[in-house]
Amino acid sequence: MSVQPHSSARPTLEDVAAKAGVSRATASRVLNASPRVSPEAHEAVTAAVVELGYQPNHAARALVTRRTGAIAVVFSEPEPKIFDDPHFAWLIRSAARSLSDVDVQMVLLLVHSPEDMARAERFLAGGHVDGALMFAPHKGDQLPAVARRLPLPVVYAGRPWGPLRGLHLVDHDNEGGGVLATEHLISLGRKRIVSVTGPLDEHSAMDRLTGWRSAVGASEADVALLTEDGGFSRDGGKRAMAALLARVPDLDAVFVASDLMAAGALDALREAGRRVPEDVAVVGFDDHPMIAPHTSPPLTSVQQDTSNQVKHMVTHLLRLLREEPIKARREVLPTVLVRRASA
Amino acid sequence: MSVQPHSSARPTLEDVAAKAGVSRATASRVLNASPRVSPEAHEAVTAAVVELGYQPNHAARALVTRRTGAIAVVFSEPEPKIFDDPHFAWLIRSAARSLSDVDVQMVLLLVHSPEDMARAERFLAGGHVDGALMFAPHKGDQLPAVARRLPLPVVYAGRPWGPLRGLHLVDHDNEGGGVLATEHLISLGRKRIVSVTGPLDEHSAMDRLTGWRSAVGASEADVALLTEDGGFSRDGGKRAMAALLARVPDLDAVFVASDLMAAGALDALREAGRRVPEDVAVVGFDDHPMIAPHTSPPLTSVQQDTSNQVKHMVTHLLRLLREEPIKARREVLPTVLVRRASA
DNA sequence: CACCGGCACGAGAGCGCTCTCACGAGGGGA
DNA sequence: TCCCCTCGTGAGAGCGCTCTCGTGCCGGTG
Repeated sequence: MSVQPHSSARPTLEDVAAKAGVSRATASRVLNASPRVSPEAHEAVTAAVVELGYQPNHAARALVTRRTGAIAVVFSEPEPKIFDDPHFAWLIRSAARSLSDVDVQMVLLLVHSPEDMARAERFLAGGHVDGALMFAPHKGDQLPAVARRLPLPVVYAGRPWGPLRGLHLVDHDNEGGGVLATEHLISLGRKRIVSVTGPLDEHSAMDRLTGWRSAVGASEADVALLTEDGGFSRDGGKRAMAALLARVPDLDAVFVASDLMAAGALDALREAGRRVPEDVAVVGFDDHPMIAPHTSPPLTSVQQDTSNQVKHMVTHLLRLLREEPIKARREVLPTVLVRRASA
Repeated sequence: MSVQPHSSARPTLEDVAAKAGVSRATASRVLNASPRVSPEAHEAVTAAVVELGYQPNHAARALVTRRTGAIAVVFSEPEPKIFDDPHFAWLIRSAARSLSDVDVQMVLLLVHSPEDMARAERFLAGGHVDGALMFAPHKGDQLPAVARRLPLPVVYAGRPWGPLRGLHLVDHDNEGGGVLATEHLISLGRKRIVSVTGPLDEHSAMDRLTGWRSAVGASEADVALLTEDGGFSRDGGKRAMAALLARVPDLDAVFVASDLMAAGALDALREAGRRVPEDVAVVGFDDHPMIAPHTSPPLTSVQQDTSNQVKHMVTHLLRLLREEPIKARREVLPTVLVRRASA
């Protein structure tokens, strides 16, 4: 019989406005929470939106606002790291959640090689995203330099290497955490406290070591004797622990700079016949929810709330995008000691 | 008020056309590789694009073509799985790479809970993406049902549960792989071949078991005696191997349905004092590049090329999006045995 | 009573692109 | 010679949204 104009098509703002008996402009005002709308109009539009199941057309909005509604999440990290370390999966998950909470699309960029870097730069320069969250902890990483010449707001996780001038970042108090962990071991009466460190080309690993060092009052020579790099991997942690055991047979406590390495360290201690915590007290770092509670014995660990960190990064970036005043370029989140059975 | 975000005035197609001395329509034709363009016009436009550093405005294009240029990658999987199993990181990486190769944005959706599912459904229904790649292997997963009522092209990895009618999927020949592995063990002269399976609420685990079963000619009772579920986790693999060792002391070979579990099984065998491959031959599954070559001894494994699978999924989905004729709704990729030291 | 400022709202102009359509030039068949 | 295709091209109409302006109405002020 008669033609149905928009029966199958997705409703547009025009349809909503018509149904609500207002103009498109007013409907738009309601959707964008403009204050200059009468309560009646507001209610009518809201009702029409619900009734029609209206969803704003993202492309049309992006076209006029010059905002894509998407941000890039960039990991610059050698490939094995990303796959070994559950920390990364956790970061990705946190980012996915934080961003979908605020209705922003996440575009994941994994940079393993120079070609990846070039591709990422092209993408970021292409105007596909409004901003970026960057994870580039390693010394010598090109990403910060690349990002610097892009007209794109960026928030870093932790301190990248190179000049910090003008950078926005959200870090954890790694040094404070190192102190916390070590002082806890001291308060337990431990006398010979060693440390398995992360790779020292990352500030976070460096800071944790600095925390341990200041708490035990270690000299340069002590550092060489009492610490070993475990590379932030499980196997590395095991190897480093074994090395320390060989070098410092009378050790009675160890601060391990990540839970994953701590899991490896526990393996090494077990194989060496040392009881935890009776013979050797162990404190990890991260309080990773998939690791710390599940080791045997459960791991005492310095908590850094990663999902909170990512949430802060997102909030910070959104504020940057809205050109709101920024309280501080750099945020440092606190770390807390979570006690379990290992120390 | 109206401050331009990146006021360095990105060139538009109009600018390109002006510089090339043609109309916007012709410039657009060149960019979209239309055949109806003279060589001279083509060259002039191409030169202008390069000179101006022109990048098409994605939003404007999306608005008129009604294509977002983005697709969703959805993982429906309990949370620990995603973080334990390097297979997932590998899948995510493969997807990220395959999609950026074809210049499509990837939106990652992780579904762990009913709320996540609702959120994902809303997102997918919201027209933010042109299609979706789905990883939902578990029995009882709601995702396929949700996807079915969405007007969105979807390609699955492996066979989801529930009716397959109308679904597009790219699977591996898991059963064939199981046969391959087991026949290899038989050809080695092994007589007592057991299997550590994956969770049998996944078709892939089921199929691998079926392959083993048909190769050894196992009865129902044999299955109960000679196989054990390792849950696709490393610890699970270790536990399952230990259980089999206790139940079938004279076993001389094992087919383990994933490399991660196989790594655990090797631990169990080592702890039990069995030499690999002398006492017990071990074949894994996945040929995971981060695991199989690095176990001791290196793992003989059935290769399933995950990145190839994802690439096929992407190709298939793009074909769906272009409404090109599809050869087959379901693709089954071959599996190959990769020999190393463990069998 | 005239005036003015504030407020809610509508008209309409784009944002940058694709795609339809119409048009002129050139070539081949009648 | 004329007609009709074909082919390359340009003009222009939107896609669905935001946002600036202008307008009419209200209450408060001089």
